[in-house]
Amino acid sequence: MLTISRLAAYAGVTVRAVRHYHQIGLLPEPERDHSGYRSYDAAAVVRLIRIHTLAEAGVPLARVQELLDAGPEAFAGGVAEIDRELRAEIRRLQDNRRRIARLAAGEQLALPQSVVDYLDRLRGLGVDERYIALERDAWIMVAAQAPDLVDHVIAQKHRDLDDPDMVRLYELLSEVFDWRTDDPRVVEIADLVERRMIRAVEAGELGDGVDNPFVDLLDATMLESSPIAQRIVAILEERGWQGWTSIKRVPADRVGALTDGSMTRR
Amino acid sequence: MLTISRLAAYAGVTVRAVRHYHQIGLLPEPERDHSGYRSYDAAAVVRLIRIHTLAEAGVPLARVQELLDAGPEAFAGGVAEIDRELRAEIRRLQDNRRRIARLAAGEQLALPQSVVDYLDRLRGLGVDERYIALERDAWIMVAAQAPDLVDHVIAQKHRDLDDPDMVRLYELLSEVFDWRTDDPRVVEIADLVERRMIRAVEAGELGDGVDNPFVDLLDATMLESSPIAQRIVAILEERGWQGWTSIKRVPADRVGALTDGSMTRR
DNA sequence: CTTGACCCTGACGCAACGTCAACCCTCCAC
DNA sequence: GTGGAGGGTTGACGTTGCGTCAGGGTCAAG
Repeated sequence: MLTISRLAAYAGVTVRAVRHYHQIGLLPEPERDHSGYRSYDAAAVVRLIRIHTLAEAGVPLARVQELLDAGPEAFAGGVAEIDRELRAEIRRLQDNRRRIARLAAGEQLALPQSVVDYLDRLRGLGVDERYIALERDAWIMVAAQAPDLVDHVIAQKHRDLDDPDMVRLYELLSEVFDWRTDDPRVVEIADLVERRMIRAVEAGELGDGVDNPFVDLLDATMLESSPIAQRIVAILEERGWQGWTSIKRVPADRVGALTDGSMTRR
Repeated sequence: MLTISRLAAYAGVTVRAVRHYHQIGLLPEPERDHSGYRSYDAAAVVRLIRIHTLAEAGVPLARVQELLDAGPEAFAGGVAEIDRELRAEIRRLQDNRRRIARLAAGEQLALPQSVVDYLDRLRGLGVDERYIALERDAWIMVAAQAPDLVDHVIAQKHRDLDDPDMVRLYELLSEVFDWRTDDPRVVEIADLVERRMIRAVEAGELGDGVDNPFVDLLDATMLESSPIAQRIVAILEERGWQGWTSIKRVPADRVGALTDGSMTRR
């Protein structure tokens, strides 16, 4: 009675979709007319409309198959499950919207608000964008790696910034990209860092070094950023401090075993 | 520094995904070590986390490419557009949920509430499920074809059911599947239909036949449902009425030209 | 020396069709 | 009768974002 295009039109789908449903056995192949054309009846229209209704709702065709060939009780169960999946998917998309919104507003990508605020505070101190980019990238990694640690560590950072020594340190770090490698101010940087660490150790905040490959990765990033960074770390190592992201004391007898100790003065 | 699996772990993606991003040029291929292994640095981690964040939000990878390689203003614009798309998608899924909910509750599939109610009224009259299935399928097609006509036509059907003649008609139709082809009650059915049509014509409700292939399709379905249906329509044709879904008067001189007129009595 | 846990490339698979290509039918106008 | 428009047919490749082998090589440890 019906050609494939009229069948498709009645059900509101494309001809290609109908043929696809034939291929996967979702809609039975109908009789052919004398010239090989498929010839459909109304039952096909009804089945196709049902298929379309479910498929449009995002139900996978394999599941459509099951549902249509099942009894009413299995059908109801299947529909309930699909509803649950839809709810979950909607929630997922809404989460994504929130995240995307933060992307647009915040520090480019993938950063919690606390970090964005912290970086803004650095900007407020006049810190150079190149240094901020370094910090940002490090925080991106930290946020991906240990998201629930971030706010805690950021809070500590904020407290650090209440110390004028640290403000001075950031001033120096901010300029560091424009220095020559042998600029004497690297020593001031090392001094500031060391003073701060000594006070931290005295205060019992011995951040005894998370000592894991992730910290090594962060350190490596920092070292690669500039030869001056390497000098700073080298000076600190000579003085018995190891690392950067998570600095820790090194037993005195091992100092020197870890660094070539050749390019620093003092 | 990093092997591919550690890189992937840091960013929360699979190794296969990383290689895929290389293939499509989304993440640059890094250096290889002496044995041909890819060797990543922290910058790769950062880029990969960014990619992952966007991709997880449902952004197509091609678009991720554009966004990451664009300036902040283009980035913001792109993000805004993605947000619009997400909103649209969420709305779509919510529509689907509503439809799915009606599927579960209502008359199996793809029917508006008015039709479901109407079919329930038929059930209340004791109409056989086989007949109801026929009606349901017809309504599925009508609802897909002319959704805004449905409620109007259903309202008319409800008014019809206030007529005891129609109630009697449905009683008969309900049993029809168990009759032998030559059951005399088919004549009673024809009488009832004819009386109703005459009154309809007198009342000026000459539903002068939507006369289109869609109506033909509905009629064909009805005719195929049972040989008795064919007899009923044949009797009506002898008396000058044509069709079923949308019955109309046929000029007297053409009666008989349309039917073989051989199997009816009276 | 073997074993297990990595790494590599290449290639097919999936879901739900879209989109040619190359060819057949039918009808209608010229 | 012939050509063109507008149907239909099968076959096969393209899309998106990877999953999942297959068939190798590499590396550290027991």
